[in-house]
Amino acid sequence: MARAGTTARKTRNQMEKRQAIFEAALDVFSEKGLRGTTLEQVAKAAGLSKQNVVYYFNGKDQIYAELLESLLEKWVQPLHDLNADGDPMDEILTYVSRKVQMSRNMPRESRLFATEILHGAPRLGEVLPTDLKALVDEKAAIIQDWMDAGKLAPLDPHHLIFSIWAMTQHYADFDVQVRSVLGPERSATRFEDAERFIKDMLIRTLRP
Amino acid sequence: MARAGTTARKTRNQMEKRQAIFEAALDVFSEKGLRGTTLEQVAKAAGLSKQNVVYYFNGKDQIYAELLESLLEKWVQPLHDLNADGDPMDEILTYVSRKVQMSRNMPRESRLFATEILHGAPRLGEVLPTDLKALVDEKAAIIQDWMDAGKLAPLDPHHLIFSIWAMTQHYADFDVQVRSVLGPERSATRFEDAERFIKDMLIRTLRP
DNA sequence: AAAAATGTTGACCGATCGTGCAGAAATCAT
DNA sequence: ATGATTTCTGCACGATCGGTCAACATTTTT
Repeated sequence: MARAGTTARKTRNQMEKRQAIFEAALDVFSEKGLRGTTLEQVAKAAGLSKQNVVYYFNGKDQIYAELLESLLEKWVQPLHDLNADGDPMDEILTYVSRKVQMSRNMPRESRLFATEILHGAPRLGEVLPTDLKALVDEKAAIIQDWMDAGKLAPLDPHHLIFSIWAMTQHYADFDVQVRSVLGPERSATRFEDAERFIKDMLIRTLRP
Repeated sequence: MARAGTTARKTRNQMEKRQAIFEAALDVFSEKGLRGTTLEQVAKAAGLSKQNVVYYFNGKDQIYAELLESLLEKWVQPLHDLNADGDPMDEILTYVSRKVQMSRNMPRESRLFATEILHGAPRLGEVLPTDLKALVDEKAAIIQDWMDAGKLAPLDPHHLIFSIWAMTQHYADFDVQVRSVLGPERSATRFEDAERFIKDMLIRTLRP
């Protein structure tokens, strides 16, 4: 009897299959949501049978939960890399760059988290007020220090971070709307344009 | 036999019941999403039986579709009110104010549209590239004129509008995250703080 | 008051979906 | 090769949900 459950990391085959299921699940969940997707859709996208998917995970909810957890660290990595010893404006602009890149290259992850938080984050409820809050508080303190040192214009660091999240992730989460409004031709350069715009905005705003 | 269907607007009672269902549906749909909510949840929230809800509408999808449509005009009203003859900075800051107010007072509507667009906007697919694009293009042209006249710093008007959408709606759509990160005490003033922050940012950015 | 229209409910059906389970099939260890 | 372990599938159960229909109740109209 095989238990390909939560804690057991076993053979290479298991890892590959689990990864294939993760990949398929990310595709379907980010597009249809948790309740909107069926196990068979995930299974088909992964090239497996429905029961076989259940064999590697123990159910739909577990796939979703583990998927979310496995993406969390990668998702907050850019903020984690914000370096107190770097040049303030450079650090923030680099952060914006990475966030725009993530909206461009990882829109499914962005939409997955967006949907989850939008619906009350029942599966992230513990990590938000602890881990994420701690991380944001830490980085906000760094930014506050920069402002106190006169290297940046004084603004609320928390809301600054929120605004960067909002503006950058907007281009992943609301991509349909962005493309509809911009039209086909202008949509082609939307990420470059967005990055330039957001950076311009932050430079003007944060210049002491 | 009564047909309380799409086009028929009849008695006062019908209007009231339909409105009660709309109100209940907005509650549940914005929290659980379309596929995540059952007819009985809507019915219970409206104080009616499931079959009775079907009597006034013709199904779950129709409630959702009509609800979305009925909220659309109200949702884009602030942008529609952006006045070419007003003072440029005032007009934009007023727009921000109204958008923040909507995030505070109409978070369910915000989340409803956010979820819909996030999932590809299958029920708005026609109106986005036509009506919304026309509206945004019109207002972007106005802003562009202001910039050309030297009344505002030159920036891409479309992305300026996107950034305002993103920053303001963020406080409704991701409220759970915002409150988790800010903590209980700072959460109390999150909307006032956000409005002040966004306005400061835009003043610094748009000042010629 | 009678009749007609409107409103409401109980019973139920068909479809879908998640999940469990026995056993077949394939792979691996010895 | 043979037995053990892992991988996969066929079958089917139970639950949920959207929607139907007929009957019943209420309100409105004449």
